Amino acid sequence: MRLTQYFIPTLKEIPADAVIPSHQLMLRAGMIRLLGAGIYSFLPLGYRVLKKVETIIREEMDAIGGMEFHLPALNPKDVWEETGRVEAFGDTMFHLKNRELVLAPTHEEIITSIARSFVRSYRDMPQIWYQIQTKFRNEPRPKSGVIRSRQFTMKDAYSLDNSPEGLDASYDKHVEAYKRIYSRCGLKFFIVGASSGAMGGSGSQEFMVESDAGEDLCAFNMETGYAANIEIASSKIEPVGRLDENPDAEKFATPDARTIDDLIEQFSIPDERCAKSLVYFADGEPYLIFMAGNDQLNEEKLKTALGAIEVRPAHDEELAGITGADSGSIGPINLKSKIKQIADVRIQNANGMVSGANENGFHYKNIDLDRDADISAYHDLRTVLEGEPDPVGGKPLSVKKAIEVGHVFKLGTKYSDSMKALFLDDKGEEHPIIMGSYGIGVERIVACHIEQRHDKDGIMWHPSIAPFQIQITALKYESDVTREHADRFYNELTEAGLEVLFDDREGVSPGFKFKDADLLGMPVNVIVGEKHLKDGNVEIKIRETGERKITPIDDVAAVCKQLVDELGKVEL
RNA sequence: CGGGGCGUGGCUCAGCCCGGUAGAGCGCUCGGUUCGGGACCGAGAGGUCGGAAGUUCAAAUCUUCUCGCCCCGACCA
Repeated sequence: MRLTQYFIPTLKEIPADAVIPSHQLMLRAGMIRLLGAGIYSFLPLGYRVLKKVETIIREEMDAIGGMEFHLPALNPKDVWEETGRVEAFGDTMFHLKNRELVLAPTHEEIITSIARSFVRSYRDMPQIWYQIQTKFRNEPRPKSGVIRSRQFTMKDAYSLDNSPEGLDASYDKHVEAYKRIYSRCGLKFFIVGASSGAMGGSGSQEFMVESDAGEDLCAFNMETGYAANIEIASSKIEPVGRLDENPDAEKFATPDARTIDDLIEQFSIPDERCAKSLVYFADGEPYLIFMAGNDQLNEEKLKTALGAIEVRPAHDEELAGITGADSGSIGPINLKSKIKQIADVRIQNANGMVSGANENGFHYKNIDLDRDADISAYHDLRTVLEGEPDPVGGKPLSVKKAIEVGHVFKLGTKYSDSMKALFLDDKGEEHPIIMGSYGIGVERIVACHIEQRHDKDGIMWHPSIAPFQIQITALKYESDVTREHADRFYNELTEAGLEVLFDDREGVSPGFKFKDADLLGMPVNVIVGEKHLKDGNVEIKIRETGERKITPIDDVAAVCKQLVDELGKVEL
């Protein structure tokens, strides 16, 4: 492709609205343009990359027996009512104003509606159905360029099985396919156990790319292999346990203690002997929750523990009404109204605890949670911290930020139950289809690739998804000798099956062309200039390493092909 | 949704506090020189200062409302 005939609006300066490297570089390299908050146009160069990622995904999905569909993005609302997900998605789902239609944020319902019409027998399964499609989510705050946007491309796959073992097999196939997909896209990634959230189901894992731009935290230990999203990560932290002495609970004045830290400081109480009390509403119902000391409540775990769709902390006015005190003086004893109580397992059956007296400025000490509180259940509710022993091998956990590039779920029968997608087994008995759901964020792969592969000058594409594998930079294209050779290389390389971006601009200074080439980041740059041509050579530069190979004119095609092959090798 | 910031030519920004002829650099067009790391000289084109209302003799500048974008938080398969 000749640059003079192609549309690549590069930017010399960093756009003010872009913060993270991938966003800045995608704008500067002329890959994308913003249309509205979280809405991006893909320009030719960016779309080439997107299509290459999609091709890799297709190849790997087809390789595990997947069949590609193309489902509508515009969906009748009542299909979504069947599973209760209009409510579950809430404001995240776009609703049309002039029809009872929604824009699909994912496609479980549509797949299930097809399955219930046509999949009747256990003999019809397994099936793997997938599509690569535009999804719409009304993100409250789009950010980081294409990493969190309101319209994006997702590869979503669904497995249909007639047994739990079948689901396991389908799930494992997807995990293997996903590993190949990310590896082939030149990404370094890791897999963590994850919460299944609003998707429902029994198990899920996320494919993560470590990045400061990430919105998820993951806890892991390389040695033991434990890895989990912080939303579900647990640790082998010591339980608080019971003290031998167990005197009656006793009220004492704490006029200046509003926080756990105040209590620790002013009354020399060990932090784990403080029972922090929180009031949360889960789907509208209030709960009093006890945590040890300064342990952080994990809202995702709370949702799972209570089976709730939505949880939120109580407001100050609500606190006073329920407990009789403001936050900071809340506890299990002397509550103003009856409220369900739950606690973190770390303080299960603990005594000798200090907690609020439900009267501003007072706390109780010597609280025995068994004796003095009315706790209906203990759950793992705390957020793990870096350095705590991991639950597998007891080795210290690391906590890192990461971007989610894929998510696989064992859905089970959540959707087939509610939508009555049933099949007959070999005994003639009716069962709901056992489903799995598997997503990949296509734009996120591109953004993460750039996050991982860039330097101060620009992008460093892996050949597998580079928009072009080769760039030819013709310095002073207007000179006859340069033009003659550059044209020749362009033809030779193209005929050799390589994708070539040919900078054939005239009257553009060498420095300008070099800077553009580094920004665009094709893996191999063939620099055609009189300096080396007069000796019968050209310079071939490898973008990633900066290595320059002075190459005889006649060897250019062969050397380029070899370099692209070498640079494109991946471990599978 | 809460907090903060920003909207001035295609891009990056100055001007606003203290009202009085709309600016710079880059980019773009034309002519010439230059040509291996974002060249130089000369001549040009290009802006309802996000929008609306108000105050004023006079508004980019002050007031109110509104729209948009970004950041932090809340939220997020």
